[in-house]
Amino acid sequence: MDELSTIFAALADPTRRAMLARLAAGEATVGELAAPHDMSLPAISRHLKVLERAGLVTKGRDAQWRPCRLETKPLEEIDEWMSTYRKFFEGRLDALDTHLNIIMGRSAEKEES
Amino acid sequence: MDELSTIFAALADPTRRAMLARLAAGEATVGELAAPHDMSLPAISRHLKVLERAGLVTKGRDAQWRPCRLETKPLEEIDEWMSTYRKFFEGRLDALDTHLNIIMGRSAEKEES
DNA sequence: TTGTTAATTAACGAACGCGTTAATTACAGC
DNA sequence: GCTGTAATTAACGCGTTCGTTAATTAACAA
Repeated sequence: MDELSTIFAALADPTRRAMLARLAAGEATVGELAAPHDMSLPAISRHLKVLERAGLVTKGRDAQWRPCRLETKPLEEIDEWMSTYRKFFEGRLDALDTHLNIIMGRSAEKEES
Repeated sequence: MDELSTIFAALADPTRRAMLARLAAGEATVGELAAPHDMSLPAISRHLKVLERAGLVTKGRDAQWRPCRLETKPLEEIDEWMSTYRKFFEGRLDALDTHLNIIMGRSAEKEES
């Protein structure tokens, strides 16, 4: 499986996205990541492995704990991929506004109603 | 399956991303979308259905052809989701640059080498 | 050593994703 | 009507994903 697909697939799960959101607030152990979820620890461990394989998370070692950290490189790659399409929706509302203004005989500039 | 997961899952396939890239260049029929891929038409049709269910593509009707169009709303939602994390990597290089400049006793401002 | 906590691995079953080929629907043109 | 083209649906096999529970590894602590 290619890199981008692996990253997108890793993000295609609400549990895993919640774990990323938690890690965005700072490091956390596997147990801390598991706590909010009504799910067995092995299931969480597996989700973490998916995130690791996508490069979204790295694990450290502190005695029997594995402090997990958010890695942003994969997110940057997603962002880069998105940039191709961003021009399609950035300014789309402006275009609609312009169109509405044209057919209503108004200027495209802002004005009070 | 939740909306965001459906979108991410739809993007987690190189064939489907290639179809989106093709559609970014303009409308295309199912056959035109299939042409570049060494894959059966039913497989392509299924990929298209995945993209449709994610809201990334809409199909029209022109006789026996189905002109497909790129829809950007799901991409906007991805972009919105990304915005939470963008602050983690935007300016990261700047921060590294600043750090390097500090330990090397230089100003953080640009200067010729 | 013994016991406890943190986390992973093993083994299993249910569900899904992805590809194929064959059959089917829908439309155009003679 | 009949034929050809565009596209979908049906049926099947295969591999992966996702959850579970039970067993295992690793590290601390009495």
